[in-house]
Amino acid sequence: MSLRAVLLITLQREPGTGYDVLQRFKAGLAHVWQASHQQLYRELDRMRGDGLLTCETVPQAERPDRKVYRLTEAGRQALDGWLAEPLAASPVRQPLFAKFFAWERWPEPARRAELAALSEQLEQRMQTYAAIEAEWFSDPETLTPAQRAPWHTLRLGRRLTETWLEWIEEVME
Amino acid sequence: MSLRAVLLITLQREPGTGYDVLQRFKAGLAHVWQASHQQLYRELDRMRGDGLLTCETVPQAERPDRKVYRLTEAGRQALDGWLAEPLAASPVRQPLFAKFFAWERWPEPARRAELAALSEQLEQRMQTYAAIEAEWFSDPETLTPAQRAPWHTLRLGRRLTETWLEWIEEVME
DNA sequence: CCTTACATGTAACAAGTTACATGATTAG
DNA sequence: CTAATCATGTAACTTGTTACATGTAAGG
Repeated sequence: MSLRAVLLITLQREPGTGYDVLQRFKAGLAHVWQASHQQLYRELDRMRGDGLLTCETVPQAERPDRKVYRLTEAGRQALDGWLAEPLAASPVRQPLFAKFFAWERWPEPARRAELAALSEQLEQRMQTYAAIEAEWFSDPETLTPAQRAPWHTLRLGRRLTETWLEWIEEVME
Repeated sequence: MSLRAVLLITLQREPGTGYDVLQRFKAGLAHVWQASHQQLYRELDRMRGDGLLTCETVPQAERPDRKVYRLTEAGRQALDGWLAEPLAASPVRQPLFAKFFAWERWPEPARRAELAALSEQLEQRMQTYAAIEAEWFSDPETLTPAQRAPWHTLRLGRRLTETWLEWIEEVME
């Protein structure tokens, strides 16, 4: 259901195609959601079938037609329903932690390589956060409450990532 | 693959049944992995089919037979292979963050309820951590390196949860 | 009497990944 | 010449969830 809800939110803000949604995931929503194009196209089609979206085909010269999706009234209601009820706890799955439980069998160089690679990924994530912040929330003073809300999510993302990075430093000894 | 790897690790430490593994997930591995019994039974049977595990059926009086799984040489190699290569980055999926992007449509009472419920879940997780620590890592001084490794994972779990809790406090204003 | 622990499974479904496929335009 | 951007999809597979199904024994 969560993917559906995320699509409802992004399309409610502005109608668009599967491709558009993918671009938004990469731009301002990189710390919120990611999905492959196949998943999007399939889900959008299903949601249309379920009456949550309408689809308007816009023909284009020399490119595939754009299929612009837009919320229906049922879509808006589904979104409100989803917002109204609290999310289920997310399942715990930390494959990295599992490796720590196999410490004896985990060769020292592999351990270092693992943590180094992770560290790099996290640093890159920090840069993504910085880019999003610069692009969308450059002036926190002037934000309306509705704009400040998504900005909070960025701050948490940053802090969690920092916590990870500090921990890696420590574990590296 | 990760579930397989987690099973290889837990069964390598000590052979056991699907039921046993489930208990271990609940006891010392609650912050590492969780899975339903259906998933475990299915996966264990597949791993046996793939030659990673052997299965010894231990008949019991007045209870279903125990199926005790044990790593084969191929299983040990599969585990070593998994340990050797760095994990892929985990996909970003934060349905809570998505809700923040629909701030205008998200009623105030629902927002409070959501954060309160999450806060409670996190507090409960902190208690789980404390219980695991008391049970398995009560005396950090005497830990061998191999025992200290999994202890580190607990510390990170605790710190990440604390970061979440602090953030919720702040967002609540 | 009711719940928890013990111990296993089948079946259907939902969600996510990977590989393959097409085809023009623009920028380096 | 190569890669990226635009724009869509099919098919097969893996992973995870939910519902249903069975049956004893011990403890409160």
